[in-house]
Amino acid sequence: MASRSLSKEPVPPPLPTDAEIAILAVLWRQGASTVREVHDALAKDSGYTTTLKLMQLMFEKGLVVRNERYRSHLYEARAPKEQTQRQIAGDLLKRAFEGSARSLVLGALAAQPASGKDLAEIRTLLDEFEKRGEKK
Amino acid sequence: MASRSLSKEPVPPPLPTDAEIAILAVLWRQGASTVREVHDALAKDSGYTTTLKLMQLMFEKGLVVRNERYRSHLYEARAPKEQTQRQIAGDLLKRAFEGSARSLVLGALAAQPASGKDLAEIRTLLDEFEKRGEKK
DNA sequence: CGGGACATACGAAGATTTTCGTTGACAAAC
DNA sequence: GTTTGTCAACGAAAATCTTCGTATGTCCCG
Repeated sequence: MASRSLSKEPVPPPLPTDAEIAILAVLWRQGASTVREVHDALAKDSGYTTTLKLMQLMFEKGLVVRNERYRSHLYEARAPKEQTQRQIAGDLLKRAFEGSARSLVLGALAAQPASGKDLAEIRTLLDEFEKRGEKK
Repeated sequence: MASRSLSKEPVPPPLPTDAEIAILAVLWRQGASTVREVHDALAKDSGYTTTLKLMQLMFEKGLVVRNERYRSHLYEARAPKEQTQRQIAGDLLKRAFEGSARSLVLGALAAQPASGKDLAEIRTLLDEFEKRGEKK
């Protein structure tokens, strides 16, 4: 049978593991970065080659893209931050919160109280969702 | 040196792994259950002894308690659901959302649109947090 | 040219998590 | 009392995730 090798998109990118999320977080914060820059930003006690290997694996998995034009390759998150965060949140929602966004919000706010400003922003978000939901 | 064995609380219970979360979810839903009951509720293709072993490990870790009075032991989540969910949400918040509850809420709502009723409930939550936060 | 500093690649060890096979205990049914 | 079914308890394999050691290449400087 056909090997399906030539399709446009490799595969739906898998959920990142914990170490991979830590790396993505750095890339989200700093934008395109070298392994060295990511490793330095990671306040970890593991060695440089560990970070390198992880990022190579992430590249193979399609979690990041890289520009090899320079001596030190430049890595970047492949999917926009929001999309990956949505995927992660959705996965957790399903597995640990019975699909109840309410529970997740409650848990998040209880874990880390938000500022009044944040709360206001969240209200704005709710308004938008309400509107979107009521459409039609 | 002293082994610290006799202190009141064994240890802060560790964050549950993925498979453990799945089991906790069942216990949250069904209350005290036998391994058999949990295993049946888990729509998994793994064997019974896998579930058994996991629950035994969870017992050793202090994630669940059990009543051995019956032939089939009865397992229950040790910590209240809300506490564990808060722990999980807080961990994720820190690792993947830059500590921004706003981002997590956005991700959750985007992943699984909430009903108008849910949104209203969330607003109520926000009000409570606002009050609590403004104190002093 | 010959280091030294720093980069990628990659195999494989280590750790952790998940799965399973086997054993022995117990009880109800035959 | 023997068979049958279900259970807990392990030990250890299997799978996954993380870490590291080492080889090798390149650039820059002296």
